[in-house]
Amino acid sequence: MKQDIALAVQAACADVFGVDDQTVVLTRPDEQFGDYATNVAMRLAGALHKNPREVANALADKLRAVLCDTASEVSVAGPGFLNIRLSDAALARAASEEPAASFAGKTVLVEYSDPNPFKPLHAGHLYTTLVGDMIARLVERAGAKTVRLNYGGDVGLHVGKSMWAIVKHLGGEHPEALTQIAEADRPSWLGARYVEGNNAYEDNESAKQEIIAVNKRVYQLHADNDHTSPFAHIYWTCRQWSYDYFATLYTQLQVTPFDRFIPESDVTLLGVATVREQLAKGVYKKSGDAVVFEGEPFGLHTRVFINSEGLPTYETKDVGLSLTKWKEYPNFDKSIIITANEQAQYMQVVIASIRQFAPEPAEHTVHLTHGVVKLQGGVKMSSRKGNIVSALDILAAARVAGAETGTNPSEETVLAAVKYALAKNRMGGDIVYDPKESIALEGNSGPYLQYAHARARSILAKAEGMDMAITPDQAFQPAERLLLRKVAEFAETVERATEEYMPHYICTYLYELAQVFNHFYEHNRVIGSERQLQRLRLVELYADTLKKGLGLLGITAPDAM
RNA sequence: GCCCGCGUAGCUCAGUGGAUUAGAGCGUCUGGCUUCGGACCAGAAGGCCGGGGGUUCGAGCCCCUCCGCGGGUACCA
Repeated sequence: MKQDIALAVQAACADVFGVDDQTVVLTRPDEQFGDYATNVAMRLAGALHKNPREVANALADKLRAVLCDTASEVSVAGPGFLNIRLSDAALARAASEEPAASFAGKTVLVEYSDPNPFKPLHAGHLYTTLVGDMIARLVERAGAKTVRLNYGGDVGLHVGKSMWAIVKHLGGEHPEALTQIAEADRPSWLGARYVEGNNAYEDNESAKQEIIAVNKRVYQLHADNDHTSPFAHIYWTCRQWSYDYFATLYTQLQVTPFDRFIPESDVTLLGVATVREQLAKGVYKKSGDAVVFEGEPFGLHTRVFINSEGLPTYETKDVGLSLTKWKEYPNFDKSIIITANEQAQYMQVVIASIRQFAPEPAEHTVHLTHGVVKLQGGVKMSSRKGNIVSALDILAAARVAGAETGTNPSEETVLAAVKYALAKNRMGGDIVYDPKESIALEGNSGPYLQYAHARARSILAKAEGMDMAITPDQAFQPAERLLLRKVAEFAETVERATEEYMPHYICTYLYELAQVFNHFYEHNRVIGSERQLQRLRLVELYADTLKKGLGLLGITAPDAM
């Protein structure tokens, strides 16, 4: 609908003023002005050397004729805004319109979550997992063949640190000692080892040298495909513990399962080979014993791809990952990568370097970044000290807050609370997570929307068996029209969220939708009204829209709570 | 130092490619319930949109500059 009208306005500009290629932006004005508004007249006025209102009036005359089937009113207001009001029939059509399939036939890779084995899952992982799931749902709904990828560092310095501490803790390379660690304790035990290794690396020079040696052994273990030595046994066992621990979280969160886990060790060799090959071609440069990419000519900074020890850094592995994606999903249309903000400039350097020898995957890669999740009261967290907020801590905090309010929320409401709280802010900024606010049944929260949905369903249940057909000759009353108008914004909201990869637009919209409904419901009888049929149909449309929107966020919409 | 991002109500945040009168939730205050689930609704108070300059008919939004906060800045990512 919106698109059709924009095209009509564009055509009118061409017909009346001979202006082609005029980008028309339609906005949603205040209800009193109409359903859509545009400022084209004011933008055209300058170039045409005409009065904006004059331009607007000429366009309005044209549009009244062209849009006679969809618009009930085209008016000019203020300095020259064109306001368009939809006819009831057009509005009803718009309200049941599906969002456009803008990714139909396209392949979109979405990489998110990306936890590193041997390290704990912190609140940031929870955030990228949930938001990544939402973005994947958005592009999938838009018709994309979606591939959900999970990339994790099972090699690299952090593994060296952990393995160093693990071996030390086991009193040597004794894999059998691992059996003494209870299954439930494995994640925290591994987390503690990482903190030990990290502290030792920073504080103790001889430990640092040992860790560097252990790191090399881990790479060697992969090169040799060693699954039998005691060291390898410890490595593979602990790596599996990590993957089991990640799976626990994903199951709890009820996110869409990943299509593929790509451990770093799978892409390292390709990355190293590529960087060495491109070193010979001059893309990368030697700097001492290290191999770097000089970012300065691109307005970026220089980064090390292969360190002085001859080991690949994360940069090189990302090169390998990017080429692996292109090889295994050839000619993908989009590769979306979601990470924390701190990697924004890092990723620019990596992509700039890839662009020098593999322009296609580089051009089709989109890097989205998000902020840090802090708990209300915001204490600075440090993984080095081990006092991080873990992913599961956030869920636990929501449960505790729910219990404290006495509402005793179900697990699906706890999930709704956490998902919605993390999704409702524009991605990119830091999130201050307030468990109480997230679980609250009033205010802008997931549970509020679940309740709003359940409430509408209960009205419908009461009217079970009644004829739900709309009576076509009855015009909408103003209050009904307001609700219908809000429902009709669903399609364009989803389209925008998809286009910009911004799930929070959906949150804002759903909350507004629920408020508009509550307003309607407060002042208008549904069951028992003379207009019962139309109104039940409206309630159903509203409930369906709410449910669809929540579904895009990975939030369930129970019929009763 | 340089690069990137961010400063909107007491708090947490929306604010579309510039636009008609800056919005919401929480909190505070005032009203409305033997209810189609009041987990709601109606209303009030609370803003030099970090400061200053510029462009424009018009700037929270664009440009410049300063201040503050966060991140990055060669061998972690």
